[in-house]
Amino acid sequence: MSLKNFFKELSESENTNITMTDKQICIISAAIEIFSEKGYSATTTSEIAKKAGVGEGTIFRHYKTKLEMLLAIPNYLNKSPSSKSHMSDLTRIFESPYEKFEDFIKDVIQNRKEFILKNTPLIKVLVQEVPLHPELRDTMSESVLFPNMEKLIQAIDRFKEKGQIINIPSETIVHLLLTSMMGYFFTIFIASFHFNVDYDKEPDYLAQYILHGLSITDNKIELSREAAL
Amino acid sequence: MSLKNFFKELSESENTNITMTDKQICIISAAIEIFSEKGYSATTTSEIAKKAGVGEGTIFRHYKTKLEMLLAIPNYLNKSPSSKSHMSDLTRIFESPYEKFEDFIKDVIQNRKEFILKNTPLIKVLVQEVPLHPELRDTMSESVLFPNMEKLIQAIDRFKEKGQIINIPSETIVHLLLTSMMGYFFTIFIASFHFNVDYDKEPDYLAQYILHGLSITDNKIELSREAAL
DNA sequence: TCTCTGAGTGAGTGTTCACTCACATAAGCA
DNA sequence: TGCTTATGTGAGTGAACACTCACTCAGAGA
Repeated sequence: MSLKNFFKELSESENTNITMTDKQICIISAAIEIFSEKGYSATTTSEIAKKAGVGEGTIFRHYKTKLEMLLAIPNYLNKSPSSKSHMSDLTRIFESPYEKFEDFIKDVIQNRKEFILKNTPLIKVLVQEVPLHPELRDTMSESVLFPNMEKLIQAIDRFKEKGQIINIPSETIVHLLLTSMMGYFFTIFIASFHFNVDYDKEPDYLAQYILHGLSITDNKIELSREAAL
Repeated sequence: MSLKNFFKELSESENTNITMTDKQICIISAAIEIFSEKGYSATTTSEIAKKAGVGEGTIFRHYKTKLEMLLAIPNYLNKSPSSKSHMSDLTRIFESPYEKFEDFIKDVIQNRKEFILKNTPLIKVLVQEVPLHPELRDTMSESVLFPNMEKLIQAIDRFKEKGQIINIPSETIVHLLLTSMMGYFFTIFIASFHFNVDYDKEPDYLAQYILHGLSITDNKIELSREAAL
């Protein structure tokens, strides 16, 4: 079971001061699994205990309340070794002096795609619960989507200066990037919409699409009337 | 209160056979309001009754169970006059022989944007609950995002034949469009991410972005290695 | 006027919930 | 070995839940 491995890795890592007993690993991975299937609110603690193979009291020995379990998830995500390595890779991408925007955006997408695939159930819970628990919102944008936002904006500014991407506000570009990736992620992983498409190729079409979307082309497009006022 | 007006309009419309008493209107609009704030599962029927200003028993006179209230929402959305008019407008857009893809995509976005703004709380509930209640999924893609999908694909095929948009599978293009719009909608309306951007201009940037993203440009982009296999 | 019907009601009901607690066992240490 | 602390447990608990039901009442029809 990969979720258990995730927490085993997390517990055994030397860089984090998180130590967990076997039971505790069972509890949190069972919780995440059921949360992602039924939602936080509809999940009962007895159900978690049963799936984890522990007594119900054991849950409350480690987490004072059920809510505390949910709010602990971002913390685990942030401290996991795989997350940390993806994050530092991403920072390196943001800081590197890429020649072409194309290479930059492909590396960013590849990085986020790998990260999301490695932590799907965890992230699914976060995405699902973020509208109902605003406390989770900051973690979402800071650690799942674009950690190190300022560096990203600086990178985008550099590409704008080079004349490689369209001259609209950098915050807007970040929003469009985030929008595309969120939407892509939401439709496939969260809402499970089914499209008759090749899901292996799809992320590369996405890259191509974003790349086109922000590149400067010959056919200039006027903004519609209402945007002008 | 606009939600109450929505249902009053719905009830008084001649084309729908939906008749609702004042109390019933209060109940369903209170329910949708609380569902959108706290989520379906965390909302109690007594809370709905209190907000609607009715006795708790009255709720169960109109809806056998709490779940029935949730599942009734798509039905109301589909039968509302404003929804019907937006939907027939959209079908007309799909069928019209647009010269330029640019005009086409702008009209599509404008149509969906107006529809979403007119029905925000209702749609918010649907988006929020769709991962947990697969029954809602079909309604989402059929009535909220892209009703009349086949006609949309035919329209896209026409633009591809004219050489106005890139030659990737039409289903993929639909997915990218849906992805952009879903993501855009999710970040702003559902998850309430805050960006330091001009939200009036934002939809037009989105249009521009999508337009660019699908247009054929001089700088051809190679798909990355892994997509090729 | 009387009767019938359907909307409206809120105290009541059985169940389930998150959480507690007294106790059991294991682990660490002198 | 004995003492202390950490971990594990499941029966138990009060609160809260979705839902019921016996009842009221207003309005329509005769």
